[in-house]
Amino acid sequence: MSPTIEKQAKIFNALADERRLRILSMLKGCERCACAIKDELDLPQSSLSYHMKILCDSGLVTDRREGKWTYYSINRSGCMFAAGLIETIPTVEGGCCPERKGDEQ
Amino acid sequence: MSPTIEKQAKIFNALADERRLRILSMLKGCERCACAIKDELDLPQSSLSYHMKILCDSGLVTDRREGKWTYYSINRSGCMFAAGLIETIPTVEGGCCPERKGDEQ
DNA sequence: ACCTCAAATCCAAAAATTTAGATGTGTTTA
DNA sequence: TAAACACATCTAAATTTTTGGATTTGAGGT
Repeated sequence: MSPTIEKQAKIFNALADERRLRILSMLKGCERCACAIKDELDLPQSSLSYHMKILCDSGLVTDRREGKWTYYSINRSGCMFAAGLIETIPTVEGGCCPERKGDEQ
Repeated sequence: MSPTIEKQAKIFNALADERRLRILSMLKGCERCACAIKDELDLPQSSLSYHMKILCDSGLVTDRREGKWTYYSINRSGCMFAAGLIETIPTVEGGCCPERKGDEQ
């Protein structure tokens, strides 16, 4: 079964914000705690928390609590899944253009 | 030079809407004129036009005028470009986590 | 128990997006 | 030239998202 269109939109929505793209970029290769991201991007704490929730809910990022701190990191499988969604877009499936049957290329 | 974060956000924003995802799905494999999309999705004409503009501006879709009609189709290179953007996210670049040096896997 | 800190959640205001009717533009047909 | 058509653009209202201060929760520390 293919992923629901709601889930797809949710993932792309998480990526559709410059701040969140910057956060993802910061998480490349290593996890970071919320305060480090907040300081580097100079965001109010509640605002950072809001964006991290969107990233986590989309599946692109995971969080890990450790004592008082929350560490965030890239969820590789979530990102690979997202990349796959776009790759299917320019794929010819056939059958949608009867008037063009046999007209590939 | 890597694509600006604004351009990336613009592309993902175009993908972050269920209607637009449906439109992209309709365009798989063949071009369609605006009226066909409008009828199939049952959208007011101005609304369809609004969404098509977002898709075109993002580079995911191209338009072609032919007389009174406008035909839309997937812009493969735009989609491949978008897929590539996500693939780079979970890529370890190194250098961002000095305290974890040599700690891969 | 009390205080501090990290972070989530609440909430109302601000900003941005989306909607859909009205209007404008360019094309085709009569 | 006029009328019909396809579509873009304009516009204001409706809706959604984002912001940021205040509050809450939960984990240490003293």
